[in-house]
Amino acid sequence: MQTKRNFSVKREAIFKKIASSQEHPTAEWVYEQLKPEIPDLSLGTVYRNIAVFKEMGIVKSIGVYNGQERYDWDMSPHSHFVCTECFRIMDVPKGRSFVDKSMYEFVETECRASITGHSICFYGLCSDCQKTDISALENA
Amino acid sequence: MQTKRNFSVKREAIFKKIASSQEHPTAEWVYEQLKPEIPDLSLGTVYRNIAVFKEMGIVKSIGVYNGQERYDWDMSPHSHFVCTECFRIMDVPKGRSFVDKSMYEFVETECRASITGHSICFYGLCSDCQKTDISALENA
DNA sequence: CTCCGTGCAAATACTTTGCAAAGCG
DNA sequence: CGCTTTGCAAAGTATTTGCACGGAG
Repeated sequence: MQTKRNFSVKREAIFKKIASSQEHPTAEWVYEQLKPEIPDLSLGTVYRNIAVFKEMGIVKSIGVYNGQERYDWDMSPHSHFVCTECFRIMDVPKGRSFVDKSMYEFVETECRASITGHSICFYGLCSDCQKTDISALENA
Repeated sequence: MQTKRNFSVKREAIFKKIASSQEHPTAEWVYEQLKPEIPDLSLGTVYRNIAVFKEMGIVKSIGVYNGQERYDWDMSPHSHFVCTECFRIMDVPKGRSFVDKSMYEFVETECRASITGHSICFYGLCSDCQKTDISALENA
């Protein structure tokens, strides 16, 4: 017998995997992580459940990088750093705000639009890929 | 007889179409715009030439929205507004900077990364889609 | 002749979807 | 039983690529 459950076993596992990672994962990463412990999981289910989470507002897309959509469970406003080499994505620590209310007003006026959100993304090389680049130079 | 040309006729047409539009176009939009005047143009050629432009640094990707990659010929730093309904993309007028050198330093320190660029994107409803939404309400 | 650019079609890569079966209360 | 969730495979969509041809120098 099992207690009342809002999520099916698989749905819960998918959400927990996303919510416990710092990966800003792709659907496929989630699938590969869970496959060993849930052998009959299918990739379509991962996609379908992520769609459910987006609908519910507990997961959001943070964009498509290197051809794959990346998701985030942290719904609070924050920026991201994306490594252009390995496509690792990290949160930029909060505590420094780049955009405030007056900037929304500026954009709303200039673009004649109603603004509901924004995203800020920094690009560059992560620490690992910087090292790789240096090694490559040294070996050249 | 034709004068010295850096670009083939088609490459030039593709670039001009991108560079003269405010669309932040997709490859397919470029293709459809040019097809009438260049009937033997193929979509693969548009993709291939856009890849060349990116390589040359005269066109850049501004991300994937609604499943299609959007390009921009304006290489100067500026932000974008994306309508979440119709996926129209507009430049946010320059003259208001959101991110400065100290912010790059902040991110570089916090993420232990070297930052080469950033993008800022505002989301919401464009003026057209706001109207549509209002009509929909009125007719409900 | 050689090289670059190209059309065309096939191949890829990611994501979505239809359907029948299984799960749960 | 009735509604939800799922596996599986097929379909869908955007993009990339292999190949042979064609034009310019």
